Amino acid sequence: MPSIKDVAAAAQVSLGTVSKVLNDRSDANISHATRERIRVAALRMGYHPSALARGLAGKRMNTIGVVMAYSQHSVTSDPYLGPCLDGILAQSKERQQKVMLFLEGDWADALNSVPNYGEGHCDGLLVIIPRLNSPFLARLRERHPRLPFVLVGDSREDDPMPCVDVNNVEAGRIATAHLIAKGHRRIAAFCGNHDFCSNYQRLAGYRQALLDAGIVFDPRLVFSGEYHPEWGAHNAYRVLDEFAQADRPTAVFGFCDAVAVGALQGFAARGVIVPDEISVIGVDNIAAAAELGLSTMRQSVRGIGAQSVQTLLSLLGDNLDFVPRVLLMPELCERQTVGTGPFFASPESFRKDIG
Amino acid sequence: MPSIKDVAAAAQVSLGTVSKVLNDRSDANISHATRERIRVAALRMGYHPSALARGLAGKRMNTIGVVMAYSQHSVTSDPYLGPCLDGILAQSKERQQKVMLFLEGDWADALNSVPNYGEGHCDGLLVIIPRLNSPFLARLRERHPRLPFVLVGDSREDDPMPCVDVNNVEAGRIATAHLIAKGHRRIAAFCGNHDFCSNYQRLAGYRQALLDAGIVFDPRLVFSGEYHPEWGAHNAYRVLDEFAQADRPTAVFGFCDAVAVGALQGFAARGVIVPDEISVIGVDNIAAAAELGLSTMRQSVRGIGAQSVQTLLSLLGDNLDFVPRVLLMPELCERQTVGTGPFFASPESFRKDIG
DNA sequence: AATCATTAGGAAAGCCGTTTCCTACTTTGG
DNA sequence: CCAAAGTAGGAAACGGCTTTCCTAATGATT
Repeated sequence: MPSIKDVAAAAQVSLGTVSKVLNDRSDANISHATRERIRVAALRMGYHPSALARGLAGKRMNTIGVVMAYSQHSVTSDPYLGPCLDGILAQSKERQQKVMLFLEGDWADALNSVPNYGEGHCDGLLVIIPRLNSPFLARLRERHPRLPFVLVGDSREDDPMPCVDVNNVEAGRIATAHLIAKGHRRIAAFCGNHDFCSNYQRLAGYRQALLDAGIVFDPRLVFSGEYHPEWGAHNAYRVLDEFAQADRPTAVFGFCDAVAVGALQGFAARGVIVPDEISVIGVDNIAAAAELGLSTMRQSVRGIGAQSVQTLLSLLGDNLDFVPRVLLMPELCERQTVGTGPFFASPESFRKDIG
Repeated sequence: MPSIKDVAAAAQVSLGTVSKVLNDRSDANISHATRERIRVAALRMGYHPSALARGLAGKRMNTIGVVMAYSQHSVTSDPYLGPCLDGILAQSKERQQKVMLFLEGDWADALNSVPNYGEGHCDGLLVIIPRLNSPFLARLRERHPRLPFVLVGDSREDDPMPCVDVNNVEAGRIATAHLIAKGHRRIAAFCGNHDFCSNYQRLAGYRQALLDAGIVFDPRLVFSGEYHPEWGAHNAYRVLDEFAQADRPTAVFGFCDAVAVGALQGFAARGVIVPDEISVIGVDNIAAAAELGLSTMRQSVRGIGAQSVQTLLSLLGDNLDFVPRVLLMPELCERQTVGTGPFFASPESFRKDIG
């Protein structure tokens, strides 16, 4: 492996001069002839600078770290982590950044790994959906105050930090507004995990849509749970069991597709026809949604991953004096699980309400 | 960020001493009291050594690089790359190795990136299924003769280098022997890409099985193609069109499941019933195989990924004086696409023939 | 008491770049 | 013709850690 010293010797200049030339430093006065001599020597020897030495001297490593917690023992088949990683990898390649993967068992595990993140490999970090209740981010900032990071798939509002996420409030609002426009008034909300901010934001969107339509919010229609099909089925049974026929919700808003799919299964198990007897909408547009014809909110997780690289790089490049928060807009994806409700008026009013 | 110098100052020793203590060097004579003093100081300051500086000083980075070429714009959903990466990540985590991902557009692209691999980040490389016809490996060895690497999912024999792969010869032999044992004698081989060694090895296994059974190899039964469903369908049509009924193969060995699935589709399109009129077997056991009931050879790609990490680490640790070649054994996975052929004798002979 | 072996730890070189500060030498202007 | 300014490049410090080679001081040996 030739070092800069070898190049300097070959070109008969000092090694500092080589550095200046190869880094195209315009403030250095080096004659054209010398520049060429150095370039030729470097090329001939196949010289490539050591990232380690550069990094040690305070330059960028052109490496971004990706922190994620294991999901059911496969990262690549996870409906979020997989596409997100794809987007990150593609965009990193584009921007000539190397990618270092920090795969943690869970966020408690990640907490112990925090010291590793500061070893110097990475210029910045992409943190994929950390749990709200984990002290991970606090620890990260405490131990590595100089290490920039971007939250991916998490746009918590209590404590503003750089993040890239889908606009979950809008996702909740649009999904709910869609159900309302279709003539539904009693709409159940099947919530997800408490330690993801998306859950609160989708709920806020749900309430906003009700407010916009002048529908009084009924806490009885909000069901707690987790982002898991079983909770969808469980809550579907509750909807059927706990309400009188007249009082029963005519639509369900599942806070994620997994929950919505679970709800679909729950209703099917009880012989309740979707969308004739009850409508269901989800969020995420996972593969299963397309297969089952589930109406949902489409979001490009791959796009979020790609965007997060951009955001991190801008954070590293310019010393931004603001905290970038990028919220991508989700799109309504109509399929076959939303039917008209008892208050459905006309196709015209329908469009108007979504606004 | 506290450096080793800060720890030395706090513990009132020289920085060399700190290094010796924190690295548990037994050859250094440091009193127990001093050792403790240094450890406490380091712990209290939250000291964590810079990997950059360590690496520059010639120590291991505890980082392994993974080189792979993009597949149809998604790594994580690729049936090989995804599980393989999963295995690599899990095992790396286990062995406390960081992972650096080098995602290349294709192998020509990878060729240009070769200089980057020697920047010092990685102690060694995992190269995932490089193309046989790419000069990538030659270039890699030429530019970085000191950088160890393990071939993953490729066990070329012309030029022995460390590799981890499934035993493709056995995969081909067992699949073919299974068809023979089921009473087939005329077995078509639907080959895959010429630039993967697995293709030649599976063919060798196919021929070995024929030889073992005393069946004369008929070159007309070998169909060229690529690892792609379209070639499976294409060759299925050829089988139906180019052979007289009496002469027609009664079974097809698809060199990968994609091809076998294509063959299934081709036969279905012509109204030929599988397995009644013709049998089909594949290799890989992809998800679609299970869905379609395709008999195939099961291989754990995840296991290959995990094993490759082990192999690389042993390569790094001990200075092995041999070239490790790990070939994992595939397993026959019987489903519904293989029926009995015209020469099927009895269940007893059946077991015997597989050997 | 003089010599030798241990023990405990320090000093400094080395890894490979970057960057700042200097020193000559060449122009240019007055 | 001399001073000021510009040009070309070198010297050396620095970043953080490892490692080899030394130097004292202590303890054991004859």
